[in-house]
Amino acid sequence: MSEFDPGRGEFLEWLRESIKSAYPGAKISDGEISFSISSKKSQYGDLGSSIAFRISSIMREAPKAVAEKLAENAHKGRFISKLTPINGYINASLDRKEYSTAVIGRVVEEKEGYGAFRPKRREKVIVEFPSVNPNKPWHIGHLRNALLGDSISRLHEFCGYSVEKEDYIEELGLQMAVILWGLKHESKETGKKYDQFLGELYVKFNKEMEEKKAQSEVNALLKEMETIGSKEWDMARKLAERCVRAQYETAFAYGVYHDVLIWESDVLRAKLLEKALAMLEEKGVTEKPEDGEFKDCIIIRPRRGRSGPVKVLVRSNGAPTYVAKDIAFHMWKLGIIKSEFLYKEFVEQPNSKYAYTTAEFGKPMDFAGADSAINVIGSAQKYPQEILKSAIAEIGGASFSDKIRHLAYGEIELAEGSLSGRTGGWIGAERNYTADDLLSEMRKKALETIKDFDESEGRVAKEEIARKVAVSAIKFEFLKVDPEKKVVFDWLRALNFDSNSGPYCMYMYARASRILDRAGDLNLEIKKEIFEKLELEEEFEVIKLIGHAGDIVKRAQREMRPNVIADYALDLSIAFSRFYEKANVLNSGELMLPRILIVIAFRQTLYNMLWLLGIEAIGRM
RNA sequence: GGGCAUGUAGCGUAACUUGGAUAGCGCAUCUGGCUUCGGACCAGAAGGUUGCGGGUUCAAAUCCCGUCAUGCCCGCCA
Repeated sequence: MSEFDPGRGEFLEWLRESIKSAYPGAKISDGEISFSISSKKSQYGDLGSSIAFRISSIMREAPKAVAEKLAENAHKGRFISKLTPINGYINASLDRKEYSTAVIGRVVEEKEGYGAFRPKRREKVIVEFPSVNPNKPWHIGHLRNALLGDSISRLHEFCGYSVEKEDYIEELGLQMAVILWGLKHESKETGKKYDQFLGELYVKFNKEMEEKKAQSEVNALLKEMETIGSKEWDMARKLAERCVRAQYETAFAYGVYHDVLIWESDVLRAKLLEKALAMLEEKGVTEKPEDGEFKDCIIIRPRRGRSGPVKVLVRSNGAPTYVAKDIAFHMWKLGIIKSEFLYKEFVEQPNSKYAYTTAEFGKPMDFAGADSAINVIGSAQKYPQEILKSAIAEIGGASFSDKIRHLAYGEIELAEGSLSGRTGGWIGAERNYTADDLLSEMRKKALETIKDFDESEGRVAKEEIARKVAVSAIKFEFLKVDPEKKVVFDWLRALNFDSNSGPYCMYMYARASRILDRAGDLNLEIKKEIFEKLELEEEFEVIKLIGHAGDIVKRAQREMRPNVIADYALDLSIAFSRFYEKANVLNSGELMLPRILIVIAFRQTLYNMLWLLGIEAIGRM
């Protein structure tokens, strides 16, 4: 097991050898040793291990004696200068000169790749998000989904995965049917952004439909819509495409991009479901009861060892359920079934890459066929996702049991009620709870904050900076909390740039950039003698934190938790801020060179971490 | 009723997966610091029975059992 942090790696190695020679009988795994190491408390040295307590209980010896015995083993390493047993703990002090040289050297060498770990094989992962219905604007709940999806994609890309970002567009659903129904008697446009316009129409039509008890008319329309090539089928797709283009303006404003959009109508046309059902039946995964409660349906039972109700895949009237479509879709994603989808360019994104879309006419392309899939979906859908996973495992075999990962996030709530799309909960009294309104409010706020900005650089530059600051504030705010936790949205809190925020991190980045601008060209050859004179705790705290980057990234990627990165970016920024106050880099004589190197390494590491959150660090703000 | 989450100072959040030294951080409150590489900053103070009760352990926010509160899921809806 190779640890990313050189000091930690060496400590682990030494502990392993010491245990082997002092307690050959103790069965302690590398994992246990590794987990026993912590690095929080600097008054006890730079690293500490509690492994002696473990050994103590196995070998029936006092922890204190165990730690002392382990410490007798001589240490001949580069990074650790001292090992001290204290009350059963073993503490290690780092050789600051050696450690600084190694860590900073590595950052300078790896640059924008610093903090990544390299896998043996390049795996392909499909990340699906946010798959919003194409008849409303993104509200702040959809935004959380999109930002999580974007960050998870970045984390995987950073860690050597080939990432395909997909957006599934379901334009043949009930909500679109309601809109088509309403448009029959009202069709004037208001000039609003199209997704906003459709969203408001939907809320209105939905209410009218309930009042007029027109459900059967809508159901008839729904059926027409699902008929390949019908007038309603075409119309639904047209309205939806226009709406998705409007939604993507929002996505682009936030710097969120996709590789391919998959449309429900194209999935139907490609007969993905039929292929999937045939294979499921052939493998005996599904059943078709001849009598009883589910007569004439196609059903699936929970896998052995799991409990839960029977799930219907095809209704007795022949109509497939959502779960069935989802199973087919994921069989395609993972290459279990193939399809002859055709693709064409949908839109050129500001990152200068095209988002492609499935289409009736186009060319074949190499999408899907991934090693694994991540679905960013609210935690309310945990059960259907379980069914999906279990169905895929049954059809694909044991190795498929963990190929689908559900990134389940807590929904966003409003203090005053629900965010439901059906009732229009996203429509607020003064401003809507949409991703667009959030961004525009945040930009106003950011513009106020930077009003002292040097106007000579022009209004455009100022507004562009305000936009980036606003985006960073929103992204950091949304990503810093554990995805699993629900969020109660509150305008007052959202608009507050406290020092636990994206702008705070960006500010530290800008300060670091300013120092480097002013320093000009220097000979920055990294030799350990350079670090000899450093003596401030604040200096070494920054370097130690920089050394943790790889372990942090690995954890965030494995656990699919961008908040781990946000937390780390903040710690890094705070440590830098303290260093900045204490050490006047440009006026520090012979200490200037090593301090400049700290600034360079800090700036690069912070840049990389903010990139993982989708935040663009800029040199001036 | 069954299942899944969550509960940490006034508020928000970290540490829980892998038990370890004084539960980390921010907002708000109070006290200090600009002849300064950018004050969107920093230093300090105050604020905690980690929902409650039991258990395991040398050691529990963390593991186990019970309990309370809140949210979500349990349809031939999506």
